[in-house]
Amino acid sequence: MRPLVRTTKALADENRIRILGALKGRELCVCQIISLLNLAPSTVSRHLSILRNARLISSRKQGRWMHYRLAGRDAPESVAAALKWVLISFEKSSRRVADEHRLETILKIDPESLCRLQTRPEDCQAQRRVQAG
Amino acid sequence: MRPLVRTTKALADENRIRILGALKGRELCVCQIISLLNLAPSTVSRHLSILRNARLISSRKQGRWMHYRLAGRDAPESVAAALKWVLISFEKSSRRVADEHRLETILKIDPESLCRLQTRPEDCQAQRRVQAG
DNA sequence: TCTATATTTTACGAATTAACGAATTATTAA
DNA sequence: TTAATAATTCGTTAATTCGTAAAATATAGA
Repeated sequence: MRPLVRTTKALADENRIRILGALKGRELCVCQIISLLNLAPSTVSRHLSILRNARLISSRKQGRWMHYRLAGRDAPESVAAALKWVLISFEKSSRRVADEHRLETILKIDPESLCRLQTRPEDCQAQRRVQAG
Repeated sequence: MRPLVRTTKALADENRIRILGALKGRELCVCQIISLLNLAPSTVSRHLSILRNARLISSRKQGRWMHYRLAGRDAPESVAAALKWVLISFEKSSRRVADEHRLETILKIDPESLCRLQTRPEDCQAQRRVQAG
């Protein structure tokens, strides 16, 4: 696929835009993003790979955890410009504000117990409590 | 659909990006865009409605002809910024260069005979000649 | 009016995409 | 080693999107 179209296709999904918004100014591990979007881990992983393929984000592996962050100097000029545009445009939307609010809660939980919430069915109530904010 | 996602989805197709590139600095009627993309009129019309819906382009009806142009002051700030970004990013691609070259040929033909090329089967040879050059 | 024509809308098949669960991989801890 | 676990890949399904042809709409000219 042509690079420009790869960029626009990567941006053409609300959940992927939400991921970019959430990564603004910080790194997040996959389980934190899963918690935010409330989607299956496999779905989130695919979104992340699409964003990384488009060079909008980059990743860092630390033990079992994978940390994602916005692309920096590594991004091509056109991609960096797209990122800048989308972050500014998304910043004031109600969705972005709600996500940021929820992230405050998520960031208070240590990642390890967050991950357990996602795999253990018996903790679903607790997870729902987290999701509610 | 949320406005930002409507914008990114509108941009997530190469043919629609080509339309935006072709409209840079000039108005075009639908038959000229059909000639450029070499797609069915109905397909081109749909692409145009998606772009207009996203407010990336606007239109002007003159008799039977519909003229499209890039959005100007009428576009929301975020849309104008997207347009600026995509035009700059697309400008130097080989696809854009080829399209511009072909547009030179298309613009030499008066729109009326261009439209006839699209509907009259007996003129297919002539059309192919146009497409090749 | 009637006909021709530029464009749009509608209907539908083919291709793509987003979602999930199951299986797999890579790493840590027992 | 073996088990546990964070993340990814794979296979499937449902929804969306792109393309076309055919029908509808709107306008110009006879």
